[in-house]
Amino acid sequence: MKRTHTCNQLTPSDSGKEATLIGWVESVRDHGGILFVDLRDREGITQVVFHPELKEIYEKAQKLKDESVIQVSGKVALREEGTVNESLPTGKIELICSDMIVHNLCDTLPFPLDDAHADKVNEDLRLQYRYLDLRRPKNLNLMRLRHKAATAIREYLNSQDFTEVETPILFKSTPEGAREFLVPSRLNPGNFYALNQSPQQYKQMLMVSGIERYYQMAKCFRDEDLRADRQPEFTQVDIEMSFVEREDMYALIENMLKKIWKDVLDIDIPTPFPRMPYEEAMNRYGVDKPDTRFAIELVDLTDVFKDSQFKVFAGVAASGGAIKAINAKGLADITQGELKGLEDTAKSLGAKGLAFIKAENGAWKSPILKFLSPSEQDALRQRLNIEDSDIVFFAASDWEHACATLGRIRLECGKLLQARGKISIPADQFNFLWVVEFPLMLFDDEQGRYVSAHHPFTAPVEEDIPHLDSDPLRVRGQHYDIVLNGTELGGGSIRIHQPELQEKVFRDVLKIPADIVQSRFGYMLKAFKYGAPPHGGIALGFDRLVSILANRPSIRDIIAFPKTQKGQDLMAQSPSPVAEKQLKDLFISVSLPAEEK
RNA sequence: GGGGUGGUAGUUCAGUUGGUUAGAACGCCUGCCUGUCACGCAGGAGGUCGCGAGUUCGAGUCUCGUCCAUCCCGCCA
Repeated sequence: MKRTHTCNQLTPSDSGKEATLIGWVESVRDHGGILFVDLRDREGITQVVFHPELKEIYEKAQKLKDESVIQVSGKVALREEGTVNESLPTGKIELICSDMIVHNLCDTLPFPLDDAHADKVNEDLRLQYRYLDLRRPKNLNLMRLRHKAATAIREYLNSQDFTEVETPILFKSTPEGAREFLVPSRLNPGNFYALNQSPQQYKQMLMVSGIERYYQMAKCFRDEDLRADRQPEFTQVDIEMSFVEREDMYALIENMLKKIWKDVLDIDIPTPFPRMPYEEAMNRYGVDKPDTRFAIELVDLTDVFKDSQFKVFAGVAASGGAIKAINAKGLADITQGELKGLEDTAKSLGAKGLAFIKAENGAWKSPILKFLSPSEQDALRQRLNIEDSDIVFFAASDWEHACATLGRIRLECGKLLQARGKISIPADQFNFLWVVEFPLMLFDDEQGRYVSAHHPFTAPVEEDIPHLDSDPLRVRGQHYDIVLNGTELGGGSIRIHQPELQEKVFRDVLKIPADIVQSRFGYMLKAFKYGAPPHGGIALGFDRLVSILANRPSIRDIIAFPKTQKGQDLMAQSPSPVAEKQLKDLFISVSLPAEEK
């Protein structure tokens, strides 16, 4: 080893000893007759002192630039009284340099690396020099936190007799899911692999193999538009177990998350987590991933307006829709601009507007007040507990849209109330929640047929199976989502393991033509005929999980080399054009729209 | 595919109703300085105002287009 100690190791008890440190120059302070260098490695910082008596070394030190890599040897010395740096763990000592090797003299940096400045630097520049941005201790620590979380997961699952198995990344195209990355096959001209969106089918085949308990830190790929919490390649904690029921999965994941939070944040999270049926989540929070950290809830008013003079609401009620409302307590001081913002949000979700009632100075103000009879007003006051300085928002539409609109308004109101200090959400509050009993099927108006709410391998709730033919929308799936503070951490289900039932779902409910079922899922159906055990599993978004643990808003922060919103790696500059010969070998020809040349 | 925000020195930003030579801080270069730790002091260099058109006597500033980044909607079985 080139070094005897790391940069946070030396203490006063080492004074008088010889030591060798190696690391990056954090700063150079040249005082003419004495020169200080703060030397940094991943563990910490130690001050190195250069005296002009050693002329050659001193002059070399004068030429050092920030972020150069140097190796220094010398005696450890106690700092004199008055020169101790209390804010530095090694601030009681310093290394008196007697020898120095400059391993790499750093060029002028493209941007400053101190946090105060670097945090504000444009992200595209930082991504172009990701290795520099990552060198900042706080970013390096994010990588180490990610590793810690991964370690906790592996340790836990290993302790529960799981086997980690790697499944292929080159899979086949499954067009019913997300958009895929295609990979041409040189050996099979005209044929393509698709990068796997998830190891779903492979892990179910592993269950048929009898591995019983499988997991994988699985790289997955989706060619969809990016977001702050979405990258084209991402990591899932992918789990599948045989001979289990839903409760077994809940317990497993609860204990795993408990260990992660303990190991990474030293926080004890209470288990078991609450469970909430999908319908209840929608009715109370207007979303299938409720943030239960603040109390505002949706209230159903459909019956109140059934015979109302207010025709908009009465009409919705008469046509089988729902009228919902929330009371944002204490938000009557909302500004015009904020109100406009909420209206725009409602409109972007398909609502025609956003009706509201403001209670201020003992009176109600509202564009719809004149339509409301005294008894209706009384009902509102009671059901919504309307008091002075409250504001109530309404949504009237079909049940799902009314819930979804107010669900979003609810979150926005939460932010506004938080900004006003009227509600507070502690940073260390973690409200885990299982959302369960999702509908198995949705009706896709565009396609005019039923589609799986999640994926077609999800098992129906036993007692609902008789409705598969008569009323598919009524069938609940054995699906579960794990939700944390309004974020979906992951989801899974008990799977279908009987070939007859799986075939029935494909054929009778999803109405997928037999030949397509055969080409896409034929091998699965066949496998299910050769001793498929009952099984189920889950996949957790690992990047999202880590970004929550690290309290970072963007998953780019906790991915070593993330891509931009256009899916580019600004450092390596990918994707990029390829040589004509490469395309020829793959039997690919590229035809771009004319204006792009 | 749609909407919002941003792009001026290496970096972060300012730049007035359109008007002389586009400024500041940090960084960089040169010199001085023996106890600093965001060292200090003096001096200096550094600009395709993202790109392209247009309006105008005159554009960093106004208009249109375009590129890049970012946030959101759609999308993400």
